Amino acid sequence: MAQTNSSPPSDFIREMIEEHIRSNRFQGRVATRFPPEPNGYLHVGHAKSICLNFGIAAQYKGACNLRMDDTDPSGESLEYVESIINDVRWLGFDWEDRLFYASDYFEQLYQFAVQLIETGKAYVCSLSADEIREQRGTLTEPGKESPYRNRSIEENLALFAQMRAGKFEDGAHVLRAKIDMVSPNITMRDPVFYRIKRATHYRTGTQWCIYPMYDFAHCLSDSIEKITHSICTLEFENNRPLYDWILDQLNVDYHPQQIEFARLNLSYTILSKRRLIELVGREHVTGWDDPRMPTIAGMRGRGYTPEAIRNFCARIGVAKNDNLVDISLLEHCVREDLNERAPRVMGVLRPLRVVIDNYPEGQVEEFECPNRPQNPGMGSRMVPFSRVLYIEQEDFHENPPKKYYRLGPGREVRLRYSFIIKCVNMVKDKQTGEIVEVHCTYDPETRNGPPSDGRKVEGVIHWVSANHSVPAEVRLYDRLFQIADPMAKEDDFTKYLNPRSLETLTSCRVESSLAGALPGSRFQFERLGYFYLDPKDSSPGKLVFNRIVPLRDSWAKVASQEKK
RNA sequence: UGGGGGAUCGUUCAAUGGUAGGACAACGGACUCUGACUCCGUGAAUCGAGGUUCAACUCCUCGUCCCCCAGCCA
Repeated sequence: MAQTNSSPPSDFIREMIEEHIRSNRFQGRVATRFPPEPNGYLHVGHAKSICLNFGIAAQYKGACNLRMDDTDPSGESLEYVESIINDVRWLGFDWEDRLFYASDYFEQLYQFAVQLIETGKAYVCSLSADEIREQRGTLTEPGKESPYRNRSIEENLALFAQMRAGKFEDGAHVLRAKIDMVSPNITMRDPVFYRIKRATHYRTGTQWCIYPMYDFAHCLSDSIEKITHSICTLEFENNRPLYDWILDQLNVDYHPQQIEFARLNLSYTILSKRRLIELVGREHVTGWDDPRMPTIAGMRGRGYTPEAIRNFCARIGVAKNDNLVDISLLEHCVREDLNERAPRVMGVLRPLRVVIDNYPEGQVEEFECPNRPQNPGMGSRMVPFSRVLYIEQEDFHENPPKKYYRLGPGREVRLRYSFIIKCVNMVKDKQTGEIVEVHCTYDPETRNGPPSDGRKVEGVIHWVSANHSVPAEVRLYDRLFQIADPMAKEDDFTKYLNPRSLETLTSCRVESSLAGALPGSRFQFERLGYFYLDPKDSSPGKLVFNRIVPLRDSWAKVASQEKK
């Protein structure tokens, strides 16, 4: 059962697992689980956990379960369950027939609670929520024992049965563990295990009016599923003694090991479910799947690939340090993946009309353009050329800045895969002074190579033929926040939302080959970035592209430094 | 502050008493019909003070700073 491959463990969790395998702690078994609560969409922080849990299971020939941790009906819904299932599968993981629900264990959990009462380890407490809070003590003061702590087992049993039977109002009683009100670990001060809550559960409906708390349900669910390693985030470290206490009192036959790791934080975004819900609720974004969101659904809609996300998760590592991972690493992983697989095309985002004065009116010729120059196996397509073209507005400057080697008055530039052209004139709008058209001449002998007189033309720009290109809408996405760590600020985090996180361009022109492109496919628009043909918003005759990530742009750096 | 965790290049992860290393970011260069990609190179860190040792990121002592816990949320 233990793997034979001798590659060293890559993190402290795998190290511990290998130690358990050596010592035969779980008979060599490895079983993990990913246990989301279906009260929101999964984000890239969850992706880290998914990759960890499923990755470990695969590596050690074990299995990873998908379990909905649905013990609090308020906020949970089928919509979220479906999104979670969809997202984990899209990421590339398979739980086979092991989709479980904590709510399926409600009856078993109830029986475990009864056992605890029978052995005098739990009691029904009739204090109000406020009173319980007051008597819990503080960080520095011990708590006080509840006056209901010493009720008889019979009375507790009867009361608990009545709680289940719906005899009491919400909040009238709770079931608490009888542990230690003066424990320095506040988690151990007689924690609540069951509360009365008349809420319709999306799966069990009104069958129950009492629901188990996380601490009680989670360890037992793990035990029921015979999980060996229950991997969770750092904030549950204080809860581990309780996790172990419950399983010890109940003398269950399976006692998993809880291991905690540091959750992912990503710069220029937020990964707190609560805050994400707020962004959706306050309509700062269009929904959970808004392409600016760090949710799996958002990244999918943006055009990120599962491979890129998985690779990112592998690279950030697993440790116990608080961290704020640079989002440029995620962007790097996306580019790295797309560089290999995205075919190159040309598209002009902000068109500037170019007339080639010495090119015959009505003439059209085609250039064969490789879909990926570095990989001839990806084929090529024909791109039409004619007298009137569009180039990018920013590829022309009337007064070119230093180190700029694109088009300007009297300057020459290479049209990608086409001729060298020279700017001979420009037309300005009489009112605004804005350049609306540029006139050039082309050099026919440069069609297949450099000019014979040896002159150097450094600039290469992309272009499309005015008459042959097709219109497109392009959405330029940028970072959601303007500062690296919006959560570190005391005030309202929405203050730091990036007002330019979305720019929609509606008069873009893309090469004709894109007219029949498959929705959901990804392209590199040469010199610009990677783009995703949005399958939700595109329709026959209407192309809508999302910018997945821009290309690295060293000119932007030069330009901004020249300005200083 | 009672308890629980954590401190290593700008960021992140490693080094498990024996040359502090990788990745991202930054910077410089080569290449280039993508200012992309690729390649080469540069700078950059052990929280502090003591101690043990031939040798300390690692072990010991004392500090400092950061995170988590006072939901009938997870």
